[in-house]
Amino acid sequence: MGRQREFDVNVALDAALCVFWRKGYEGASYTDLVQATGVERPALYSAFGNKEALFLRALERYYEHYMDFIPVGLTQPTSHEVAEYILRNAVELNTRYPDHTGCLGINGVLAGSDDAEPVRRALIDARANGEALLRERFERAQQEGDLPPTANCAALATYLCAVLHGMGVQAKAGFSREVLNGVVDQALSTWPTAA
Amino acid sequence: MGRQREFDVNVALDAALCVFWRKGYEGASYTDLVQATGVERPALYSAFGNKEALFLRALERYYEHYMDFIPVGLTQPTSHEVAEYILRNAVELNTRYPDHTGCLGINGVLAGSDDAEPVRRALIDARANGEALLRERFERAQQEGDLPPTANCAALATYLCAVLHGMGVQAKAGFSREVLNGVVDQALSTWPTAA
DNA sequence: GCGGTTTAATATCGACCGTTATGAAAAAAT
DNA sequence: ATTTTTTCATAACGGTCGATATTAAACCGC
Repeated sequence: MGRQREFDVNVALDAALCVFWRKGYEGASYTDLVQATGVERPALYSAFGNKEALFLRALERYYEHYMDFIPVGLTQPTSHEVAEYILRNAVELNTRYPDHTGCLGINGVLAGSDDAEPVRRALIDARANGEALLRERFERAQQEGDLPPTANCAALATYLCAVLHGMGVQAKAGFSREVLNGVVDQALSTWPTAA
Repeated sequence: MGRQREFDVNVALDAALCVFWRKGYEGASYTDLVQATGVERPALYSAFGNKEALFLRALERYYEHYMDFIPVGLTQPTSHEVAEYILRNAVELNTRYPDHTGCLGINGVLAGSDDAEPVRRALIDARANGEALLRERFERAQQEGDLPPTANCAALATYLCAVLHGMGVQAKAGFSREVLNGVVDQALSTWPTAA
């Protein structure tokens, strides 16, 4: 009984998911969501509740539809293969869609409104500057024989920054100093050695 | 000539820096900034310009006063020592202040308003869930002899997640698939092997 | 076809956002 | 002492935020 819905809830949810993926939770406004889904504002409230509930539904769907490589990866025969499977698939997912790069689980709180774009760029530039300093230092180390000639200095610098940024995310989530130093131990465990 | 300032610009900047550190750029409102600095709103505008300029000033000060271990780290004798010095100091900085953990350069766009706290917690919980799955899988690998008995499975899972999160930050910044796969290569080269 | 129920669409709510007039207060210059 | 200049503090600006009241339209059972 009653009037039937004129839109598909799952289609609308997928559209909302992409908005959150690109703009984050707070950066996605209802104006954005209405435009992306083609569903009027009160209909979104009727179907999903409030914004927080809509995001949580989108996050749930994200894990089911996009992070499905995680359970598959866990079934790989060795721990090294588990890690590689998950890492490679994460890279692929992070770069699959040009208009919403990265991961919803990170972007959800990393992205923001369009107004904040200059600040995001400033932070990206600052990080790139630090990464360049590291790369130059490692190139010097290579010339000095401290790093083998086969070492990829740029990749090494990017890797180190990835660990730094990842620890930043974890620290914001409340990880202790001891746990993070365990991450450092592992990251350094097989640093390339001189020939 | 004219009336003299009743507040110290650098003191106010430090207070604003801490607000941005905890709440991020968009999450920090002028109401927050006024309360933390003890400086009225128009005075902040008069002294720093608008919010974006204030944040950039705070970011500049952050690099000078808190990220000063970077240039020091770059002077370490070997690349391994460079990496370790920077990583350890980053961990220390990320966990130094209980009320604004993490890194301003990441939090600046990772944090948000207090209203979004439930969503941040949901994302933290989801990541913790994935990390737990990895840890359990690695513990199984250890029992199967795939990982050496000395391996720290929990640290290994946290490390893997740090790389994943770090790559998420980099992907959002526009890093290419090729570059990120270089990060994966390096991350896997440190993987422990069976005894 | 008629009453009851659910949805659709417009228009709007109060709250907060970043930003800024406005006029009083204070310090330097004449 | 008066003028000029800058800062301070209250108050308010337009705009956007998430969330709804309201009314018309579409579907169901009877």
